[in-house]
Amino acid sequence: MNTNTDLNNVFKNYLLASLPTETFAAIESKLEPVYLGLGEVLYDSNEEMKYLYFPTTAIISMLYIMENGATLEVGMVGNDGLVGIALFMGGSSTPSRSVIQNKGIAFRMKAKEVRREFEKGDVFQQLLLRFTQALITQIAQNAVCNRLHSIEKQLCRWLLFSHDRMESNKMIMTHNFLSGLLGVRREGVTLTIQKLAKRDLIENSRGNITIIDRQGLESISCECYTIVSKEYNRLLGRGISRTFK
Amino acid sequence: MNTNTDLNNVFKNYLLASLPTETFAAIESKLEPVYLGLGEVLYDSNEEMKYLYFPTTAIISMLYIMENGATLEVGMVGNDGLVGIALFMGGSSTPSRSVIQNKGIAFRMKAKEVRREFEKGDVFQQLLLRFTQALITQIAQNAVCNRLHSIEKQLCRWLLFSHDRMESNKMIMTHNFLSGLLGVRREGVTLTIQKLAKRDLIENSRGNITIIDRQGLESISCECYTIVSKEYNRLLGRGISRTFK
DNA sequence: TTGGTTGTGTGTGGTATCATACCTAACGAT
DNA sequence: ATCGTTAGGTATGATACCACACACAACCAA
Repeated sequence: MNTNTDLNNVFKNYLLASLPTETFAAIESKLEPVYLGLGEVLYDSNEEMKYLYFPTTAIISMLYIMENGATLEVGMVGNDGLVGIALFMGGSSTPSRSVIQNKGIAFRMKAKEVRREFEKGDVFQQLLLRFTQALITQIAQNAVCNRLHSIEKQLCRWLLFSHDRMESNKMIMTHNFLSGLLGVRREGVTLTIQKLAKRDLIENSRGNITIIDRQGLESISCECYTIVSKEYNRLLGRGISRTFK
Repeated sequence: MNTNTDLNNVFKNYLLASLPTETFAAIESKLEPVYLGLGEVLYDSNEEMKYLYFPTTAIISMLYIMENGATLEVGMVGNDGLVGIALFMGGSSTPSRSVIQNKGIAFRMKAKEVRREFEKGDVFQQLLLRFTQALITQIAQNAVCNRLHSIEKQLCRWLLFSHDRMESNKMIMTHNFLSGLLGVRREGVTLTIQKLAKRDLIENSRGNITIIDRQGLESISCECYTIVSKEYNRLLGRGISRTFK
């Protein structure tokens, strides 16, 4: 794996970065970098998970898919965490589908190795559980946001949360893809994006969204972004959010 | 504690019931029955949890409360599980408030004892984590339901999920309380309940709702109820749902 | 260059849910 | 028995979002 670390630094993943030296040393040789392309399905609904993924530059969306084909993102994971909690929580699968929302690198670890390390019950376990707790907060707050807040507010929240997990200010993202994450119609996304662009908070060109004025987005976004970010900071100690460090 | 078991059987809680004899023996003396009254706050947002609760006849709602006072239930726990996952997941608190939605008994266990037993890393730990995984599914599916489904469908889902955790068909529940759980206006609840009552699926009198035709509710409810119930069965092995055994 | 595909802009009309307001019914306490 | 409080019924108008429909624009491949 050392031959690959130049490709991408494993410590760009905040969970891995916060492991004590000895703990990290124990798992280092088990981490394998993989490139994840936009739209790729990491694992599908109820599919057995074979790997745990620690994203660095990649961002993954956890989607629920309804019988009629409607979809909704329930959680987002990037360099702040890991994908595949069912591997150590039990059950080995979930009803959600994990899709690459932002192409990039992740480091993966085989299911068996994850379980072996987890069962030692040490720092590794504690960190994984703390992250899971943070993820639960994110999912719950998304539930709230879905019920109580306008598309505009939700879009701002989503942009901020993504931005925190990206290296640049520009993301490859179509209105259509985004509509599947927010669980609204494509037209609704188009109109809302136009509104934000008109206020010079973002720039929008075919297939791209660029964050221009982060503070402006924060001022429109609902409290949901703040609540989740603060809880991530509290539980994981290290600031991912560009707002709360 | 043996003097209290006649009051209420500890094995009415499915999690406790599914512990192997030896594991249960190790924690039995640490379980203390408590009566939980309607509307009581088990713990508030960001409050440190001192006990883990295993409900038997009580049902607890996990609520998120917004700055403007709006509330929304993100998860419900009764005899199927436990309340206070942050105790063993890490962080000792969550942004949610836990409120008694259905008065009754729960068995509680001190935080320190929970952690001690959890850290043994045995069946107790595995069961708690599996339950947490099931709870995550519930929260995520609620998020989906909030976005994609009508109040009517959601109310049916809620009634079915509650019913699975109750002993009788009658619940003490006002439209107002319910509106705070579903995150909609009281008037919306009133109208929807009237619709269901007109079709003889439920009976409604001041402060009470009685389930009359469960199958009828299932036929109206969205797929969300089914998905969550099946996942509970898969992860926790024992059927709580009155539909899927 | 052309033609197909994908992404975006826009319009018309429908509907679920909201906000506000007010009234009546049931119940509980004195 | 009465009065205050809480629960529930109903009506009016506003609005956010949806469903459908179609035009156009950017990009890609041959």
